[in-house]
Parts: sequence; structure tokens; C-alpha cells
Amino acid sequence: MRQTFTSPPEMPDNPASPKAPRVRFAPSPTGYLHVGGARTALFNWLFARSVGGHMLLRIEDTDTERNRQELTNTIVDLLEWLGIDIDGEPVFQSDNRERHRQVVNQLLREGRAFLCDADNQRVPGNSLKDGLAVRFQVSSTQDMPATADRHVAFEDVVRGVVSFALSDMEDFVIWRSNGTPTFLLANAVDDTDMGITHAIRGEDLLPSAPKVQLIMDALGSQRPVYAHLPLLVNEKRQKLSKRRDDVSLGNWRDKGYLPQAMANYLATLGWGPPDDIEIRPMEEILELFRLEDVLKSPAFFDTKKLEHFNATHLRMLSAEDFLEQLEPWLERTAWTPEQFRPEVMEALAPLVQEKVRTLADVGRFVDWLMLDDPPRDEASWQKHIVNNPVAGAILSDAIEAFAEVEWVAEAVHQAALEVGERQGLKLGKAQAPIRVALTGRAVGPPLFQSMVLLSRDEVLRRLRLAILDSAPANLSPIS
RNA sequence: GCCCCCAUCGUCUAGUGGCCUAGGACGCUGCCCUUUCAAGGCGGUAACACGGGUUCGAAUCCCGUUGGGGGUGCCA
Repeated sequence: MRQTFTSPPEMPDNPASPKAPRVRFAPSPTGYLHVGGARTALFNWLFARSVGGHMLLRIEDTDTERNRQELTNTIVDLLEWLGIDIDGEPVFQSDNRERHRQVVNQLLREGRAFLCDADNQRVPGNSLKDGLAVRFQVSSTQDMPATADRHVAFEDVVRGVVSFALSDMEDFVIWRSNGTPTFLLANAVDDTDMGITHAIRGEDLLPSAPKVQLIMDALGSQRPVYAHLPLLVNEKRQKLSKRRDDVSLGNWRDKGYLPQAMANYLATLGWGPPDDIEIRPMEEILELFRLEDVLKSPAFFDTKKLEHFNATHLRMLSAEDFLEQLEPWLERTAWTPEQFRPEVMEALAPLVQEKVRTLADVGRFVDWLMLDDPPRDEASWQKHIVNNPVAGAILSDAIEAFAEVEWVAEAVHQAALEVGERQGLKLGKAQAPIRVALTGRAVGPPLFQSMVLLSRDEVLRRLRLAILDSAPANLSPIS
């Protein structure tokens, strides 16, 4: 009776536990994955992998118009990026159309559903007809006295017992007049056919659960265990939406966030490790995660905290891993491939790694070592050069000192210290105009180590240029 | 409107009847360190929504109120 997909996910059960749990992540193929969906996928995956179960992917393409493979690839890539591996090939809901049709006919024949026209008027007949929709007849629900206070109830892993009165439910559409199944029908049939044991999904789907269960009951299917995850919300505490909120997972990746940081952060939304240690490797989370510990209340997607997670994960990387992660970021920066100096990047990487919050920040820390004439940050330039009365003196003095000094970080450091002392300034103050003159910014990697990499001649050239470019009224160029 | 769900610092959370004058983290903030800071160290700020029960004892259990959210499509 039960039929499988034409290309079913062949998943040999774990011999040690013959009834290994099976979960699925079931996004629409919009070619876009938002952080809420990613969190749902992650929790499915955490559950599956922590109990030796299977993690499947089903693409809910009840409308088959669009290029499904291409759109699906984006989702699969993003999941893979996050570290979520899928068992078997993705399943396309649209491939199961014949099975859906057959089930609807069966429900029609058994009097559990009825045909209806565009005005929602009931039309006689007990098999599918072109141009007519089909509704499930809630009142046909058997095994319960017709007049009693009838409910469909289930035990949700995160919410406990949830119950809906049949009398509150309308006869709902399971088949559209355009010949496609609705989500309700497809969901019930596909979960059955895929042998899904646990349906872990967003709380926004909670009201649809009793309808899906009614269909499954009518088919004699075993209902999966449900777990409705708390929603991810914006600062106004509304469910995250593609339109209002910047929640595209791909965007975060492109902004220089590490997948392990994103996954780690997402795992703390609606769940917390018992030992209070939030930032940690996924292997540890896998060991600690329990579906029944998931919280019920919605969680705000806090980008500040995400940034902190990212900065911390960045610093946890080994030097080699940091450079490796950095690689794609070194190609889309201000400098040309010819200007890029890998040996400089490599030397500076450990210093930069301690400072930045995202991979995208790195370019701004090192670009002045690659570019011939790095851009100047106007605010820094004004503050530390133009409006600094001793800037000219410091720069002039620095030129003389740096021209002589042994070209190693320690000696340059010492020389800068002395330049400052001659102005009665601590190094912290004294280095500011030098930094801005050389790098164009007031913030960057430790100065003297990187200066050495720039070369003495170039340092002197930029210092002279800064003097020339600064207001001639109060600074006179020196030769 | 109706149905369903939720309720600990601004935010994410720990807490499952005594360990709680409520712990951690982000943020904010003070001080320190320092070669800048978007780094680091040490502090500070700040919460059990409200009202009734139950109990020797409640953030924890029950009821109600209020507030918030989700759903209410031939979307998913």
C-alpha cells in the first residue's frame, strides 16, 4: 500500500538501532535561506546526529515552475557551508505528484474528502476532476463520537500536549484546482513515505499540525513526533521576514562571518548548554544537545552577539586556518593581484587575527601595505594631522629618526618612543600622526612590526607626503 | 473576532520546590594594561510581568489578569 519515491533516499538503518530516527529539513526552493530556516535545519541536524539518526532534505516545490535544481543548489551549498551534512540526495516534493494524486483519490473514495468548485461549493463525485479543488472533511474524522467535544491532540517535544478542537477547524483544501497538492497533503504523504519519525520545525507551523495529523490518521499512517521550535524574531519581536529583516544566511557569509561562529550562535537561540559555556566547537554542542531541552519562547536574532561569537571563533583559529579562511577575502579587496604581497599578509596575519571581528575587516587592516597610495580616512586625517598642533614636528622628527635607525621593529619602536619624548608625549599619542600618515587610518595592526614590512624608503616617502599634503598654513614642508 | 503558543537583566540564557539576598554571556559602563583599538584583564549596571492560590518553603506547581507572538489562503 505504502509507496516510496521513485528515487527514495536509501538509508540503511543503523544495525545497532534498527529504528534510527529520521528527520528532514523541508525548505521551499526559493534559492534563499534565512537564518530562521538555518536554525531549523541546524536543530534537526543536531538532533539527528546526536542520536545516530538520519538527516534528510526535502524541497517543498509544490509549484514546479522555476528552475528547481539551481535554486536548490544555493540551499544545499549554504547548509554545507554551515557544516550541516545531508544523508542521501535531496527529495523533490514535485516528484511525488502521482502519489499525491492517488492519495487524494483514495480520500475522495473513502468519503474523507470532497470536490469543490471555485466558489467553494461542494460538487458531487468521488475522484479527482480537472479544474476542481478537494477539501478534507474534518467532520468525517472517525474513531470518535460525532457529537462529543472532539479534539486532535498530540505531545509536542518542546511544548507538551497541544490540543485543537475539531469544531474550530474548517474543511481545508488538500488539492488545488490547478492540479497541485497543498502543503498540508504533501507534507502528510511525504513524511509518511520518507519514514520521518520526528518533525522538527518552526512554531509558525504549529496550527497546521492538527490538519496534517488528520490526514495521516485517515491514511492510517504513523504520526511522527513533533517538535515546534520557538521562532527567531526581530527587535520588534516579530517573526523574521525576508522583506523586513536582513536575515539572508548568504549575506552573513559574504560579510565575513565564519560558518562555525554562525552555527554556534544559532545553536544558542532557543537552547543553552547546561554548563553556561556558549562559545565552543560544534562537536561539544553535539554531545550536549537534547531536543527536550529546547526553550519555548521566541529569541531575538542579536547581530551584536553574533559579531562577538565571530570575533572569538576567529581568534580560536590556528594561524594556518586563519590564512586559509582568509584566502577568498584577499581577492576582493582594494589592491590588484599584482600588488598583493602574500609574504606580508602571512607575517601580519597573527597580529591582525587578534583584532578583527570579521574576515571582511582584514582588508582594511593591511591594504596600506599593498597599495601605492592608500586612501586616507578623512576624520582620522583631520584629527591626528591637520588639527594636531604637534603633528608636523612629530612627522619631521620621525623622518630623521627613521632614516638612521636599524630597520627592525624593536629599534623603530625605540626611535618612535624618543620622537614622542622630545614632544613630551607618550608613545600612544606620538604614534597617532605617524600611523595616519602611513596607513591613512587611526586604527590598524601594531604599527612598528608592520612598518618594517613596508620598507624604510616607502615609510619616509609617505611621511614626507603627509607633511606636504597637510595644511601649509601651520606646517612647512621640509626637504 | 476566533484558535493556538509564549512570559527570568535591554538581549541570549542558567535555574525543573529549599543550593537564588537569582548564575553566565552580549550590550552598555568604570578602572587597568597598551604601539592605535574594533584587542586583553578586573569591576559595575540590570530581571523572576501582575494578582491570587498550593506548600513549612515558589522564579520553579495551579488558576486568573495583562502583555507579546503565531495562525486564521486553492502560501508554505
